Amino acid sequence: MQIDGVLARELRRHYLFCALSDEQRERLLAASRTRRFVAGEVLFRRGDAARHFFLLHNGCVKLYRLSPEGSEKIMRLIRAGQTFAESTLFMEVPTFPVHGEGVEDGELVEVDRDAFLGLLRESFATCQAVMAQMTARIQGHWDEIETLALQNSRYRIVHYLLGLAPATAQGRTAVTLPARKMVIAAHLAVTPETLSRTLRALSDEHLIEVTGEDVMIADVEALRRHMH
Amino acid sequence: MQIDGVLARELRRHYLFCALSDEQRERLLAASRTRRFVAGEVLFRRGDAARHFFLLHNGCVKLYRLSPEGSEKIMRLIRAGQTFAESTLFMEVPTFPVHGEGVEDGELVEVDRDAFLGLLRESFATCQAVMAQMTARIQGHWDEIETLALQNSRYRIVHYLLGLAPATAQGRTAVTLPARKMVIAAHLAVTPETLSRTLRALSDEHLIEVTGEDVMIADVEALRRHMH
DNA sequence: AGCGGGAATTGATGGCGATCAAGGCGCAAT
DNA sequence: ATTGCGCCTTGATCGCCATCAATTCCCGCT
Repeated sequence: MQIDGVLARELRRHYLFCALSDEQRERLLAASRTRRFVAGEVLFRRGDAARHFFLLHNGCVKLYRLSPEGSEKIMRLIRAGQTFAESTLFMEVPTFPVHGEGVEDGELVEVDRDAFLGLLRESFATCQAVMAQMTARIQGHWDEIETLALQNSRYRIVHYLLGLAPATAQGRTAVTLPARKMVIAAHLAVTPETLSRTLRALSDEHLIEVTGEDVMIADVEALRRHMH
Repeated sequence: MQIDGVLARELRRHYLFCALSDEQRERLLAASRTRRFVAGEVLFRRGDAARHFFLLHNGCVKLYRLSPEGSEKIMRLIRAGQTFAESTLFMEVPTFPVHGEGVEDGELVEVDRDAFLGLLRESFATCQAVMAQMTARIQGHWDEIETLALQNSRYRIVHYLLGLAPATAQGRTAVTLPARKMVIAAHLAVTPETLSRTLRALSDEHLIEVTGEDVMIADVEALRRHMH
């Protein structure tokens, strides 16, 4: 399989694994396996025992929770090159804290939990990488909690659009929604209707132009100012 | 100062430090110092450079963010024995991601960041403790994001009351609000008015009885069922 | 080209919780 | 005891956003 070579290269580039020696990476690969999935396929359910964490090779995955009434809040949208479910590594009883499901067909690597934990013991640099990763995740959570608690839906949507643009972007900038609008809405904790209406309102104010899944931000700075 | 002996004992008991040797703990104490604060005192501002993280010895501290309009969302209420701001440990440019302010007079330990990072290198067990701690924090964030996104204010308040009771509690159970109602409200992302009204509604339904800061839960199971 | 079905849009309505405002209560200081 | 000052409570109103409902759009399929 060609994929092994690709994988080895991908691992070497990835944050969490780049501090490992080639020998260590090979050991890890030996204890891992790749898996294909299709859109809509359930990868794991909240509460399932976790013996792996994951590296998404390509495609798109959503991590989400459901309310008792059935509405869905997407906690994270995973894109190629990202790892997820690492937080199960250090649980006493490792179980997935969210549901995981394919959004677009793809392939992922199931990284064996115990094998990785063993490597951590040998590589302080990798420990640091894991902790830095978790720190970044925690930062993101603070931000999300803040916007959910303090800001209205319009702010969240504008904030999200701006987040899609490169940090250095200025002036007229094109961004592409990374998934269907329903999915984005579930991510932003609004209904599809509200997302649609807000995008229309922003269009009417000539702040953006929406064409399918492509959004042209007329002026990044103007939009940033507009939030406050 | 008597406090040093107390501190040494407290460190030994604490999660993050218990895996250290006595010699390591002493080194850490040497690089740390205790500090008193009063209610309302600003401990640090969001964006300040972080050279320490903290262990609260006694008193109460709030970590919070402010919206542009000035409303406050309390991200965490810290109680005696808890550490906070550890997430600055692994930032490239360590800055506090939230404001920190005393809610009740107290004392805290400022643990030197570099000293602790040095110890981590020597103690894999302590690395594990840090990672487990962060994992628990992440879990809590998922839960908070979920309740903010999917649940109404009544649910959040009931959930919070139940969280104050011991996990094993059954039947009639007394709990005490850990701070003034304004503070609780800012923690739950509701206004004081809404908190007050909701507590009254729950009282009218004979689910709880409120006396000042003491809340008697008439029947824990009934209240749990009531949420769904 | 025509069909079918899910996604997206648009409109009408209602409810939850914020806001504004006023009054009551507890408590410390004089 | 009385004053003053926050905190908490209660009431009235308003606005945002969810909900329900009806098209329309988009795209794959035959």
